[in-house]
This record gives sequence, C-alpha cells and structure tokens, in this order.
Amino acid sequence: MTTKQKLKEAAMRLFGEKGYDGTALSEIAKEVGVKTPAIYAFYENKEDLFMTVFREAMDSYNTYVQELSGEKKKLGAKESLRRVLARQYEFYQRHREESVLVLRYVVFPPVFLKETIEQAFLNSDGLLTSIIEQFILQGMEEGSIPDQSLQPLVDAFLNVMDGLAMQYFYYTSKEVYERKLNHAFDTFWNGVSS
Amino acid sequence: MTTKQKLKEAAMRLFGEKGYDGTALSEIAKEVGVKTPAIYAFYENKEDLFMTVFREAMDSYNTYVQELSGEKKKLGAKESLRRVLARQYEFYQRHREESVLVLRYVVFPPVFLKETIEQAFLNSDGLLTSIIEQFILQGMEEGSIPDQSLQPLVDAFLNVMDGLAMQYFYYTSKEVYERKLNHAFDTFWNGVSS
Amino acid sequence: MTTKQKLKEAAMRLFGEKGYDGTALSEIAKEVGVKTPAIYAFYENKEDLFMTVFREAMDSYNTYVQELSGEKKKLGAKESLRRVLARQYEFYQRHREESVLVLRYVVFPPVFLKETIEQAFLNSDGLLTSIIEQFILQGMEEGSIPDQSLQPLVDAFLNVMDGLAMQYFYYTSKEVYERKLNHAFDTFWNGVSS
Amino acid sequence: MTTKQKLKEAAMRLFGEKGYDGTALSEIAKEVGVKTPAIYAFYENKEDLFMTVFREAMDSYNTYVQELSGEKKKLGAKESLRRVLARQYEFYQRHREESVLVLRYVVFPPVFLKETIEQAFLNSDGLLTSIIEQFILQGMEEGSIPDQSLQPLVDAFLNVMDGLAMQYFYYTSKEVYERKLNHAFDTFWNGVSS
DNA sequence: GATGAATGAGCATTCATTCAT
DNA sequence: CATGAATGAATGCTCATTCAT
Repeated sequence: MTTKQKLKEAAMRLFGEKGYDGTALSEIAKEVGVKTPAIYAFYENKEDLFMTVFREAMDSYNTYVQELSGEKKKLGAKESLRRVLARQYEFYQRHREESVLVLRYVVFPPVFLKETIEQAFLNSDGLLTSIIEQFILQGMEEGSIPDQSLQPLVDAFLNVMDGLAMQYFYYTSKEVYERKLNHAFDTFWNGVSS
Repeated sequence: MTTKQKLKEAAMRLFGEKGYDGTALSEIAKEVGVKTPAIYAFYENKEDLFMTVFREAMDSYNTYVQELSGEKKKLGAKESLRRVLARQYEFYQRHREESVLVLRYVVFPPVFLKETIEQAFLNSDGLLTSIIEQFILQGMEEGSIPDQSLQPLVDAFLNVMDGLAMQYFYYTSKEVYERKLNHAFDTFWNGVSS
Repeated sequence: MTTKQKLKEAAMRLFGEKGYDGTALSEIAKEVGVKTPAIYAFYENKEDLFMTVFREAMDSYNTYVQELSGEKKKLGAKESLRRVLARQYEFYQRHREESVLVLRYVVFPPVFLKETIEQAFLNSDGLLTSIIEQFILQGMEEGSIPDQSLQPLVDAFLNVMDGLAMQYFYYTSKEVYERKLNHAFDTFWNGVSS
Repeated sequence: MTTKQKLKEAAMRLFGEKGYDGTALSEIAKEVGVKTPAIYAFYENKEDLFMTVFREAMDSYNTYVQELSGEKKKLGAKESLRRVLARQYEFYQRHREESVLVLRYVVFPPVFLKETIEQAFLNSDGLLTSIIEQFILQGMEEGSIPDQSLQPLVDAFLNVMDGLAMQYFYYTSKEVYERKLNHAFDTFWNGVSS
C-alpha cells in the first residue's frame, strides 16, 4: 500500500480517537514509519489531510446507506427497516474508524469545518429520510402499517437510528448493543404497526 | 461572582465548544479578564480545571435527572415518561454548556479521562434506568402498559433519550427538535402501550 | 537594561547585518541570553519586532536630520551645507546599526514593508529637501550662491548625500570616506557658487 | 531557451527582488515550470546558482561600463562624462534585474559572499576610476577643465554616479530620475569646469 | 490573588538537498 | 534531464507551567 494510503488510514484512526487538535502530524507520520515532512508531499497541510480523510469517511457512510434503497422490493417493510439498522451496525463494525470520525465531527465540528460539515450532514440526512419514507410507504401499501401521516414515523425511526449511533460508541459489548438494537426496533415497530 | 467561578464558567463553555485540546488556558483566562497564571491560584493544572468542570457538569446533569423520581406519584406513567424527556430537554436549554460538555466527553473521552468517565457514566446510566423502570412498572400497575418483561421497554426508552440527545446538538431549530421529540415519544408510547 | 531593550538592540544589529530573512529569532534571543519564546512576551511576532526596530531607526535618523534646521543662522550657507554632510556622517558613525537598517530597507524593502517604508521615506525626503532649500536660499541672500532656480541645486545636493550614503557602506576606511566626502562637497560647492 | 537559461533569469529576478534568504529554490523552479530538484542538474546548490547569477550580472555591468572607454576620442570630455551617466542609466533600464542584484549585493553582501564581492567590486571600481580619469584628463587637454589634481574630480564624479545608482531604485518615475540626473551632472560639470 | 518574565516541550510548516527511477 | 519521495535541520510560534515579586 502506498504511503499516501497509509497516511490516510493512520490519520483516520488517530483523528477519530484523539480528535483533530489532539493528534499531532508527527504521530500520524510515526505510525506510517515516515518523518513528518513526508506528509507534505501528499497533503497541503494538516487541515487538508483531515478534510480528505473526513470527506472520504463521510462518502463511505453515505454510499453504505444509499445501497439500501436498491433492495426495497425484495423484503417486507418491517424487514427492510430492520435491515437499515443492521446495515448501519454493520458499517460501524466494518468501518469503525470511519464511523467514529463521522460521528465525532458531525456532532462536534471544529470551527473551520462547521459549514462544510453541516452541508454534508444535511445531504446525508435528506438521503436517509427519503429511504425511510419509501419503506414506510411500502408498509402502508402492504397493510403492515396503518395509514397515517408519514413524518411522525420517519422522525421516530431516525430517532432510533441516532440513539443506536450514540450507544454504539459507549456500549462496547456486542451482546448488549444487539439487545438494545432489537428492543429499540421492536418497540418502534410495535408503535408503528398498531 | 468570584474569579474562580468565572473561570469555571468560561472553561465549561470553551471546553465544550472547542474541546480540551482545542482550548488554551490563555483563552479561558482572557474571557475572565485575568492573565493565565492566575488560573494556577485555583486549579493545579489544566487537567484539574477540566476535571472539576466536567465533574460539576456531570453532577448537575445527574441531579437534574434524579429529581424526577420524587414526582412519580403525581402523574400517570405516560405523563411521567414524557416529563423525563421534557426535563432532559429543559436541562439542555437551561444548561447548554454543561450538556455539551457531558455529551462530548461521555462519547469521546480524552485518554486521561476514559476510566473516570466510564465510571461516572455507568453510574448515571444506572440511576436513569431505575427511574425509567419505576415509571414503567407504575404504568403496568395503572394498566396503561400491558404486562410484559421490563428490559425491552427500558432499553427502548433509553434509546429514545440518546437519540434526542444527539439530535439536540445538530438540529438547531427549536420547532424541529420539539417535533422530533413528540414524534419519537408518541411512537414509543404507542409501541409500549399496545 | 531591560530584556526588551536588549532585544531591540540585538535585532537592530542582526536585521541590519543579515537581513530580515537571514536573521532567526533564535539568534536574536541567543545574543540577549534568553530563549526564543521570551521574545513573544514583548513583541507579537517577528514582523512586529522588526517594525518596531525599523521605525525607531527611521525616527532616530529623521530626528538627527531635523535638528540641523535649528542652526541655520549661525553659519554661512557653505558651512551649513557642509555640516549637513558632516552630521549625516556623524549619524552613520554613532548609530551605525540604525543607519544600516534604514538604508538597507529603504532601498530594498521586504514585500510586507514596501508601503510603510515608502511613506516614511517620502516623509523624510521632504523634510530634508526643505532644509536644504533653506540653506541654499540663505546662500543666495548672502551672495555666496548666484541667483538661479532652486531645484537643480537641491537635486544636486541630495544626490551628493545619497552617493555618500552608499559609499559609507562599501568604503570601510575612514580616510578614504572623508576624502570622498570633501571632494564631493567641494566640487558641488564649486559648481553651485560659480 | 534552455531550462538552465530560464533558471538563471528567474533566479536573477527573484534574488534581486526578495534577496537570497527570501527566495526559495522552489519559487525559482516554479517560475520556470520545473520541479525543484531539476535545479540540481545544472547547479551544485543554491549558493552556486546565486554565485553564477551574481557573477554574470556583475560581468554584464562591467562590460557595459568598459565599453565606454572605446569611444573616448569621438566626443568632448563633457559629453563623454555625461555619456557615462547615460550609459549607466541605460544599463539600469535594459538590465533592471542585473542592476538590482549587483547593487543589492555590493552594498549588502551575505556573509558567504563578502570577500568575493569586495574583490569584484574593487575590480569594477578601479576600472571605472581609470575610465573617468581618462575623460577628465581629456578635458584638461581640451581646456574644458582647468588644470588641477585629478582625484578630487574623480571622487566627485563617482559620487554622482553612486548617488544616481541609489536614486534609481527608489525614485520610480522616469521624469524625476532624468531631472535628477541632469541636475546632478550639470552642477558637477559647473564645479569642475570653473 | 495576581502578574510579568521566562522556559521546555512541542507543533505545523518550509526548505535545501539526496537519491532511486 | 527531470521527478517523486523522503529527510534533517531549522523556523516561527504556541502553550502549559513555574517562580519571584
């Protein structure tokens, strides 16, 4: 793997773990086995490295989420919605570094990123919203969800997702997390389908 | 107000907004109208100042939550649970700085705080759990919640709370947030009570 | 003498000798017997230190020049003009560091100083011009200088001064310099008075 | 034009404008449209590039001056001397970059150049002196200059030249400069011929 | 309590230079 | 010839911290 790629990965992990200000370029370089100035052969400066890495993580998350919409017809609404949570969980597990980074900086953006990130977040949020809407509409068509206005259900589901996002990062136990995921979803579905 | 108090407040806000590493003692001092070394008259060092401030924020949050349990008998279970969310929201609004700080460092603790914070969090979490349990039991006694095992409902409710916590910090609009809060709770209660 | 003062003097000499870019703050600090960051207790940054020092040198030169005009009546025009050169020479000798600095940066200003310096130079130049004018007028009144238009003589005298300024810095020998000064002035006066 | 030649020209301009320490090799390379290490194919290091360029500028100036001596018989002494100034002026205009460089580093040589430059300067100065001497002697033979010792007149003329050199770099206006040149020379000639 | 002076440690960044390709 | 990758050395600057006053 190229030095540039390795720098990106080290940066991803360290920026995620210790934050932008808490991560020295020298640490990133050291992890890659290179001296600090070598970074400047690939990135303009610390901010550039961070932004590159952050954008990539964000894109990776968005792509992951977007792929859900391709599968809508195969499953019932309930299973589709559960799959959304499962997929989010899968992303956290397979791309832990990206997840941490995205979550961290979406909730606590450094000043110089605030605007860019809000933009990116609204984008991603809108995408997700429309996917959820489709699944819920599907549920109404199927009859598994009674006819009612859409927004409350979408809001509730997004709330479940956000709650699970936070919990993923402070409940380290797989079992506990999966239990919480199931309980949250079951209660949600109960509320939606009755 | 004493310098010490003023330092605590400035530190609270700045540590919350810009993070531990992103906040220089000189900034805190400047906000208070004092030179940096003056801080050392009250706090051993940066870490000490941070810990003091963090602990206080955490305590403030815990106290706020704890006060809920005193009121259990006056209201029905549904209203009591809704009040929990309302109270959390109230805390965010009245003590925005404390909220940001607690949320930020519970989810992303700096290395030197990891252990302390996990302890504190488990504590707070346990407290909250038992309060929620009581309200749900009350609901079962009242008949507003069908008999069933407790944990799923508690997990679901805590998840609603966590979701709302995150959302408070990235949806800045009051109206949007309140809508999301109501929709999340209504769906939860629908799922729980049916 | 205070550290601040000592810093200024070291900066004056080093900036004059080795230029702005050729002088590291660490050198200045070292000469004063202090570590580099101590500089920041007194000056905002390198540019600030330089500007302070430069402005002071410029002021010092201007003051020196200005003092000439107070003495006009005591001497004949010829002696007064010769005294201007003598006084400039005296300034170079007594304030060698200031001289070098002023000359260096008036002729070769760094980009960030161009404007400020041009301003300061025009100021100083105007001052000097009017002093020379007075002495020449005095010469005409006395009859030592034939009536004629002023500007050619002023231009010629200022040119003598500029030439001597340059020569001071590349002819290190006192004797040679003084000879050149006398020859230049004598020829000038010959040209002016005939 | 060859890369080597282009490098020399870029170096000439940049070293003249911003000084040796203020000019990065990368800037020079960028102006030529080449990467920094390419420079090392032609020059041993920065110093070598600088010295090459400086020597060339110095030679160019010397050659220019030397060419004056070939023409001595065609004109009267006065016109010949005026031509020296005109030619110097012409050189400044046609070879502005070279002029700046020569002037800058003759007056303010960097440490590593001091010796070389003093040598070169004395050489050039001697050359110029002997040319001026010839013209003045010619004037005496012609009778346009009264018999007298040579040195004062040579010194005075060189002073005029030096003054004009300095002024060329801080009076940007062509008209002003030409006026100053004429006034300086006329006064000089007046002084010399009477 | 509070401050001015000072510092050690560290950081982002620049730059001249090297070397394999 | 020219470049990409890499580095050692240095630079300006920041920051937490100390200490005498």
